[in-house]
Parts: sequence; structure tokens; C-alpha cells
Amino acid sequence: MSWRKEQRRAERGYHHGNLKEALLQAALGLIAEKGAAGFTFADAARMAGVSAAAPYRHFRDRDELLSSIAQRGFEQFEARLTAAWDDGRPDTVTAFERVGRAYLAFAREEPAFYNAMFESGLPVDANPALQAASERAFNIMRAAAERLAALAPPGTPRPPAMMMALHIWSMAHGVASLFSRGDAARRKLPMSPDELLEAEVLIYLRGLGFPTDRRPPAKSAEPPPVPPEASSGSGVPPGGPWGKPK
Amino acid sequence: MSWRKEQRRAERGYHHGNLKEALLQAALGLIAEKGAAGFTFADAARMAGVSAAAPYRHFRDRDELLSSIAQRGFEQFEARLTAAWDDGRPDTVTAFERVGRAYLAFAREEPAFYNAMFESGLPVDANPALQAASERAFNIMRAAAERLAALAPPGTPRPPAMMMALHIWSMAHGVASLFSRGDAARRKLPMSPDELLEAEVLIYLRGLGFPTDRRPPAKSAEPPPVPPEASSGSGVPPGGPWGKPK
DNA sequence: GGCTCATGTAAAGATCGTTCACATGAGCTG
DNA sequence: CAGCTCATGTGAACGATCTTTACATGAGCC
Repeated sequence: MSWRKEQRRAERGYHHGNLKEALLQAALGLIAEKGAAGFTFADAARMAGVSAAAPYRHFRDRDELLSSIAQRGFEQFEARLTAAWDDGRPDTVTAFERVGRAYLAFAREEPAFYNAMFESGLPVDANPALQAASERAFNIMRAAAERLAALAPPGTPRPPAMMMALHIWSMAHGVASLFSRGDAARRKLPMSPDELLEAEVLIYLRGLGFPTDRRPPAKSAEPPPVPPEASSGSGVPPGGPWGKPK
Repeated sequence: MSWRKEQRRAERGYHHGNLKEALLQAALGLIAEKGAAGFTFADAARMAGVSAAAPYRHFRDRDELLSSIAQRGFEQFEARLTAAWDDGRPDTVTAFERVGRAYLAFAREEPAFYNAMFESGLPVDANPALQAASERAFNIMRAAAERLAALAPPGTPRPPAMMMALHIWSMAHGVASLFSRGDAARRKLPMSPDELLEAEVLIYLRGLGFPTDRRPPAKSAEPPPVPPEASSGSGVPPGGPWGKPK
């Protein structure tokens, strides 16, 4: 029992040297395994090889550790959304859908972060830095929606960009939360969460009057840098977005 | 300290008489206050005026109590969705939107149930009865989507009802989870969650080609029982669903 | 060498989930 | 009505966790 801790200590000396970072990593792993609710402060300490009291030198309490993780999550989230948006290249609609897929990919690939960010029950306004990070991430979607709204087909009222951003966010979060998580709420779906979200967004955009009649994953020759947007009318495209997406 | 418990006991005798129900109610209140994660078995027992061990006579463990609450929640949820759907009266689209509003209303008015059902992290397949209740509730939305899909305007491919139901569910859950809960994740919104969801669903339905150009709350003279559905083409209606909804 | 202060430890109190032996009394049986 | 039975509740106890407090260690600096 005890030799274990002694050995650990022998390996690294009395001072850990990088405990804060080690705790964050340990907590991340634990959350990924057992969810934000099941993660314990003591476990993180044990995993880092220090006593249960050591974490208190770096975090006021368990919630502050969680909040730190959520903040990091929002930062990575923002980075991924920014990359996916790629400033609207090659065309706004394509980039917009890529943002949606990036949202889902993040939820799937970083379940620990996503859990801490959206499902841990910690109040967003607990930490000002957390709130700021969250807002920065949302602003990516907001900016994308802004660009998209500016392209509204002539003759139709221009949809508020803020509303569009909130709609897309709610779709992505809904799909991620209900269908795209590890073990919970896994129902038998007729299609993958990605396909589900993609179809949902496409139908939504069509409802706003945007032309969305693109070929499947559009991996073929991309249209020239000058986007061919605001072109076709608002007629219903021949094929639906759901018709055997793969 | 002790006289308090003695008095409690004097009031109700050694046997509580209705402890199971009392525990469920107590837990419901605690979850509403502090979330499913913050609720403790011991607290529920204390609130019911019994010892910490008493609950084990009625629930195998804390998770089973939570699961019981979730199951009840799904049953009430199903009842409300059924009432809102009202078998598609007076017309399918109107009834469909009413279901969406009922979803949000449930999330808002029964945060404890909603929390236990969707945000407590308990596996859906933990309890067969729970899973069944959950599926019955979803089947309401599925049936509604089925009816709606059958009305797809001629000339357009008929959308899969299952997919529509999943889309609507994800929208409602996304809006409820992100914007419509008590203290968490409350951002400054340009419109109420209800309006947000209503607009979202309307745009989505329009994207599917359904005519959605109805007057505001449509409380005026309803069209005759024979719904005028599958009438207008898929042209974009003059007003958007977001234009000053109230 | 010696001081200081951030960092880590051990011990302790409080709460919680859970189990166990035991107490109580409601309802059936005769 | 006496007595038995069994569901229901109690109190004590165990181990785990969160958190605080007093103390130990040693890295960096004079």
C-alpha cells in the first residue's frame, strides 16, 4: 500500500513540479470516463500521485477545477469552430455546414470538455473568464450567421443573424446531447448524428430561402473562389438533403 | 436537535405510511432546487422526516429513486405531448407547433423532471420501464411527424417521418437545454425561448416545403375542420416567421 | 549558510451512500 | 382477543469524499 506512494514520491521528490497541469489532465480523463458528476477531487489527486489536500493549493474547490476545464474547453472549441469556418471559404453555405460538423466532432471527440462545458450544471456566470470564453466561441457562430444572413435571397426579409446563430447552436447541441454521446441516451437511429445534423441544417437553411442543392459531400472540384451564392431562386431543389446521404 | 425528530415521530407514529411517495416528492423538490447532481439521498430522507436508512426499504439505491422520477417524468411528458397534439386538430401544422411549445413548457414548468429525464446522466436502458416510458413519449412526436410527412407537397420527395421527429426533438431539447432552464446557461436572448423554438420549427417546416404562412397566434377564426393543407406551392411566404412574433 | 514562501502532507471533522442487527406495529390467523 | 409474521423504520457503523488546519519540505534568493 504505502510503498506505492513512497515510490511515487521517490520518482518526483516532495514537490510535484507541475501539479496544476497534472490535475487538469487527470480530471479530464476521469470526466471522459465517468462523466462530470462522477469525477471526484480525491481521484484526481490520487491519479497525480499526491495527497487529497494538495489540489487545494491550486484550485479553491472542486468547482473551480471543473470551471477551469470548461474554460479550456471553450477555448479549444473556439479554435476548432474558427478553423472550420475558415472565414467562409470556399462559399458561405459550405463553410457554415462545416461549422456544424465541427461542433458535432468536438462533442464526439472531446466528450470530457463538452460535458464540463454544457452538462456539468455549473453556472456559466460563475467565472468571468469562463463566461468570456463561452461568448467568444459563440461569436464565431454568430459571425458566420451574420455573413450568411447578408446573403439572403433578394425579395425575402433578411433573417436576424443572432436568431440564426441561436437556431444552429440549439440544433447542434440538441443532436450532440441526445444522440452523439458516449453511453447515455443512445437510441437506434436511422442515420448517424452527423448526417442527422447536416440534413437538419440544410432543411433549415432552405427554409430561409438559401440555395442548398449541392452534390453529396462536395469533395469534387470546388467552385472558384468567387462564390456562386445568391444565384438560383428559392425553388425546391430536385433532391432532398436526406436522400441516402451516404 | 433530537426533540425535533421526536415530534415528527409523534405526529405520524413509527410508520410513515406513505414514505415512498413522500420520498419521490422530496427528491423532486430537491432536484428542482439544486439539480440532479446536487440532490442527496440523505436529504430526501431528512425532508420526509425519517432516518437515512429508511429509503432503502423502497429503493435499491439512489439511482433507482432517480430512475423512478425520470419514469414518472416521461409519463407526464407523454400525457402533455398527447394533449398538445390533440390528434392533429385543427390542422396538422398548428398541432405540430403546439407540440413543440408543449415540449418547452414541460422543460420550463417541470425542471426537476426534465433534469432527471435528460440531464441526470443515468443510462436510459438502466430500467426497462424507464426505457419504455421514454419510447412512448417519443412515439407521440413520431406519430405527429408521420402525419405531417404524409402531407408533403406533391412534387417533392416525402421526408422520412423518423428523421423529422428526431429533428424536432433535437431542436426542442437544444433550446430547452441551452436557453430555457432555471439559472444555468441563461444568455441574453433577442427573443423568448418559445418564440425562438417556434421560429426554428417554422423555418424548418418551410424548408421541407410545408406552407407555414399563418397569421400570428392564429387565434382568429380557424379554417374549417377540413384542413386546407397541401395547398399553396413552395413559394416563399411574404412574411418571415421571425418578424416581430408578438 | 540561512530566510522565505510556495507547495505538499497528515490528521481531523462533516456529510453521504450503504449495510446490518434490531425495534415496531399493522394485519392476518386461529 | 392472543399471537405470529413481515413490511417498515431506527441506530450504529464502515468506507469514501470534501474541505480545513497545523505542520513539513525544499527551491530560490540574499
